[in-house]
Amino acid sequence: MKRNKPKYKQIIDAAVIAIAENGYHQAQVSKIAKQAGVADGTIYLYFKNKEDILISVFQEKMVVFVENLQEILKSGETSSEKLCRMIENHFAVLANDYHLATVTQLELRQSNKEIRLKINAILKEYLQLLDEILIEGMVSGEFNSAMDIRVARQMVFGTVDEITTTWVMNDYRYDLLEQAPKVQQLLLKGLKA
Amino acid sequence: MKRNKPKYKQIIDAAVIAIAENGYHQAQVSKIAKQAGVADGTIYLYFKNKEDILISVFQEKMVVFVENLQEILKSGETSSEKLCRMIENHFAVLANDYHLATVTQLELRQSNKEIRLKINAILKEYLQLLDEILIEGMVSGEFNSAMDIRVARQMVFGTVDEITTTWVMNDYRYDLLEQAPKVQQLLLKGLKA
Amino acid sequence: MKRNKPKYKQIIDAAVIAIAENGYHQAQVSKIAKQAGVADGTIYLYFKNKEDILISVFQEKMVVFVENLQEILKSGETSSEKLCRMIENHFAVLANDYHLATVTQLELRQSNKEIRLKINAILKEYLQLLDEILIEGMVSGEFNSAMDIRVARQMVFGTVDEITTTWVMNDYRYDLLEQAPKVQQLLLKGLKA
Amino acid sequence: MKRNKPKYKQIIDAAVIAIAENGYHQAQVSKIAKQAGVADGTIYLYFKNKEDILISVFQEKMVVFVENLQEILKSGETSSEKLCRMIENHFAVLANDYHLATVTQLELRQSNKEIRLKINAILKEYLQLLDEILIEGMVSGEFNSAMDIRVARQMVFGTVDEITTTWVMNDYRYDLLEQAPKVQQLLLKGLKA
DNA sequence: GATGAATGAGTTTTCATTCAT
DNA sequence: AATGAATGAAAACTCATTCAT
Repeated sequence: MKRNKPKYKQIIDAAVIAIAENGYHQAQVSKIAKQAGVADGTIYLYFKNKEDILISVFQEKMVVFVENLQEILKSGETSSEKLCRMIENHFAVLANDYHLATVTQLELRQSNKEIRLKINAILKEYLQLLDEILIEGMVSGEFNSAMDIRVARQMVFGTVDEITTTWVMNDYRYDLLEQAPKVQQLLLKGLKA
Repeated sequence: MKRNKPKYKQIIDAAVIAIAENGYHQAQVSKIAKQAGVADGTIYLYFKNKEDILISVFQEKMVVFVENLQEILKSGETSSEKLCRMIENHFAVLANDYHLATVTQLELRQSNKEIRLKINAILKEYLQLLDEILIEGMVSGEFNSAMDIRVARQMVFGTVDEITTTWVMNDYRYDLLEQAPKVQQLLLKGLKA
Repeated sequence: MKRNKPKYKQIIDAAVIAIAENGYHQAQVSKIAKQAGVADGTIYLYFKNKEDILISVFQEKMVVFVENLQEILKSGETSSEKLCRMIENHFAVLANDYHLATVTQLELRQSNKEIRLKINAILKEYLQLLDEILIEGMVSGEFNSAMDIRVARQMVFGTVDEITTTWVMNDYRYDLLEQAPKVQQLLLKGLKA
Repeated sequence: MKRNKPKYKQIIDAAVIAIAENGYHQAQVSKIAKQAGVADGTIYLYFKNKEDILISVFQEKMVVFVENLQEILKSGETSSEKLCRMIENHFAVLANDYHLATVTQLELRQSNKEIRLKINAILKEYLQLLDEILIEGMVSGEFNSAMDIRVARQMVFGTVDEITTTWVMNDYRYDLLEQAPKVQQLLLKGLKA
């Protein structure tokens, strides 16, 4: 499996840095190769094409989000607490890696519709875990059981995403994690029974 | 003023169609010109460069949103009603013009950071009107006066935007306007005092 | 005759200024028209095309050189004196009009072979008058009667032209007319019997 | 070093031919590439841009002139003999390569001021060697020690250049090298003590 | 005569991908 | 497995010229 060879991760990480530092359209394959310390041609031993690199970047980085969220789901906390921890986790992971934040919030969105659809498919797993929290809360009576799950999920994700994007657009000038309590409060109020 | 000449609007509208039908990167100036029924060079009598077309598209179309919102603000309704009508208006304008919806939610976001910053500057006017509704509601006691205005605004806009984007990504398969009541309910609950 | 209408000369002079200030390739017809205070289309009422403007510029300005030289030829001076006065005149006319000097020595030479051939044809009249001085001097015994007329003419013109071009290239930093005595001395020594 | 790779010289030579045959402005990069038998993109592995090709052409070809002149300077001949051999060499090199003669005398002069200044900088080395001959002759008493070095150099170069350009303009109809004795005689008479 | 809006042909350069070594 | 030289398609923009008013 190519995914486990050292050069695979080496190229993925190089891509994040190259894209964050040069922007999506200025992150040529040759730049990524240089950043990774391999020849241009080597890239094509591990990835089908440039698009494949980008999707793989998102996929690999998404794993962290999903794994953390799965951990949160397994905890014995209330649904509200889980949602709070999910928001904190989302902010924390991105606040901890400016390059990654720039890539996911700004640069990767410059890709074409085809890539965006693939990215959305990867995102789905994360959103399904979010759905689990919401459903659990509705069942337990913590959240409003009459609400539309999809709209609720879009509110939570849309809010968290918008806040993160604005933070990146403002050049990380303030502390993203500090926003968490205010966001949690507002969203929980909207969701609660 | 070029802005009032017929060919100006003609090119703007052609650009929306060309971008919606071909995608951002495949909407060459020559395609826009052909769609507008003018020569390639004519484009440059009305716009400085391709970037200028794109920004102008957003600017011109944004006017509708802003004007409608200003109308809503002037009405004697409660802040909650105003917010509801803002959401309806947002959905209605985009549901009414698939081309425009595709362009604003998907295609224009593929532009580079420079253009995105200019687009954000234009968006600011709209967001400031949203702020006005929120502040008014906080003053009148309708909305929670302790909440963070910025976070509240990002929740409202992020939610509305996410819902619209998902609707476009799903090829307008369902009725966007029908989502409005659920969204209004959820958001208002989060905002109310 | 268009040549005598005020706008004809107006455009010629505008062209010299536009070319001198913007360079040959940056002196678009619209810039020349603006400088002349006429509409772009008006240019084409007086000149067949852009090339025609350039050739006309050279032709009109050459008239001064030729008329002065004809005056010199008519004087009762020795051939050596005439040659000296020709050199002085050449330097004086160009030193007196920096714009014209830039245009004839640098910018007009950037035109293509076709235009350069037409310019050379215009130059011929001037070179024939130079030939007259040389022949007269050879007949009178002042100049070496065994020398090749064409080579002699090319030496005189080549030297004067090279010195003028270098002066323009050096941004007119020194006095061109001051070079005359040295040039006259050197050339006359080479030519004399 | 790219300069020593076979394709570098291949492209330089192709550029000379393409420019000579099509004219400066009609020698598109694609034509040069085709003439060189490489892909358009390959040009850019060896040259920064089109301007870089043109300057490199002049630079590479100038080397021959300079090397020959350095050889002449090292010979034990008199300064007069050296000057004669310099003139012969100048004519010989260009008479031997019609393409090169067309390019240096006509086509390359159509470039813009920026390129022309760079070309002049390259030419400087050649002119400095000419100065060496002149100074040597003045010191040895062969040449007039009172003459202005710069004017003398401009006379020699201006004459040689004018004669070569006229020859090219006349489509190489006569033998350039045959002009040498007449030119040498005339110039030496002007320079001698 | 004068205008100036409209035309549309034409070229440099970039960069993802290949493949011989 | 790894390399990196070579490929060649693709697009924004300029500007001389026209012609309806």
